[in-house]
Amino acid sequence: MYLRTLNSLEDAGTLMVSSRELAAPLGLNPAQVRKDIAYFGEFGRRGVGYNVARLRDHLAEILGMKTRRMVGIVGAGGHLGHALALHKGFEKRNFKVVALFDKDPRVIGQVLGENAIQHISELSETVKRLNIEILMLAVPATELNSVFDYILLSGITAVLNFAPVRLPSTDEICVHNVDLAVELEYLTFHLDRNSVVT
Amino acid sequence: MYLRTLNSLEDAGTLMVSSRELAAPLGLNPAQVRKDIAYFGEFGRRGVGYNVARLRDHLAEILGMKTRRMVGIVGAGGHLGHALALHKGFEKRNFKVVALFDKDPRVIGQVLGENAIQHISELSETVKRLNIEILMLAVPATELNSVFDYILLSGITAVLNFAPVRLPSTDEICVHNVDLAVELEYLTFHLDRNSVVT
DNA sequence: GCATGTGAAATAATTCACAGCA
DNA sequence: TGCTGTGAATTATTTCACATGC
Repeated sequence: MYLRTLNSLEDAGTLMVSSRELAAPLGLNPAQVRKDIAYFGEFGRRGVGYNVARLRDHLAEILGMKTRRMVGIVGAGGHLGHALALHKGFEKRNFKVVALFDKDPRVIGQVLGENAIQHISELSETVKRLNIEILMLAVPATELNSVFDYILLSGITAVLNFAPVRLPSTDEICVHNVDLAVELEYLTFHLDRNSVVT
Repeated sequence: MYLRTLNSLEDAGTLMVSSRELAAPLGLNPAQVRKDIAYFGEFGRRGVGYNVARLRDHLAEILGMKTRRMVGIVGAGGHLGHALALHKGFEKRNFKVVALFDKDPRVIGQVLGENAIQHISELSETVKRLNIEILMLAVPATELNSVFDYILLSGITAVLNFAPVRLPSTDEICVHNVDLAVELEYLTFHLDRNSVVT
């Protein structure tokens, strides 16, 4: 969030920014912003604030956004996988989608953007060959078990899971779960209360 | 999360469940589960546990999942909007996609599932006519401003925002931001540290 | 005996408030 | 004077531990 705010400040030609200015658009307390930034080092100048470009670069470095990451999509034959495969926004954030996988023989060979869908059985080989570091899991909850063995065997260490089932992180694999259904339920809960939940 | 766990327990034929059994698959502390549930009333029986079906029903009621909610998708002409429009999973969670909107004249009239894409200028009228309560925003960050006025004027109170820009909640409108880029950055941060982040 | 519900205790996160420096 | 960096104070969350009831 900080990185994105700094990027748009830079685009707007802002050179310096204070913790208060950084906090406001994100709905945060200025002290919170200072604590967060100071955690990684002393990037600000007292009485002045933070240099936008410098802080931006530091955060990009810290987040690992300076190195290009190879990404694979599992379940590319489905609606969500399809959308992810064609999404243009990953490129400028230094993520490159280099392989697509699916279990369904009917979609194998289908070309989405720069890549053709491969069978999931090729996952392990392709991950190693193309140096894929992150897998996006866009399969139905019911199919999770049938593809999870392939994922474990591939040796991948980072998984972004879109299936509405909580995949636990282990020592070998860091899973991050994105649950669209939960987000909707949150909104519904709000609707019944007629109050702003933030 | 509780609701989903209870649903699969019910599917498996389980009648009663303890806070420990509910906590384990979610990676929570049993006391946490009890506190969360007890917040809404006394649903358990001491020495026995919780009745799966009864607790499931109570939580569904509390979350507002028992009433059917009408949903509209803004930006249905894009990849993500397309995927959301065709997604089958909303139906069984009691959400019904009843209208699709886009700004681009070239996609107006295109049929996705049961609905044809309308121009965003029809938003306000359609929201009222079809009792739409929730809007999913699947537009690029750059297009947000041009559609946001329509959204405010439509009188909608719940918005699920997929654009990588934080839309603040106000008294009039409850916004929930889903940021796929942030999720990816989280994974990247992990990759550089070679440690499990949970 | 066993598991809930809940005060009390322990942890964690956030905010305050101010010393230190430009 | 203005804004950072950070201990101290505050507030919130999580966990413990046990009385209570089946």
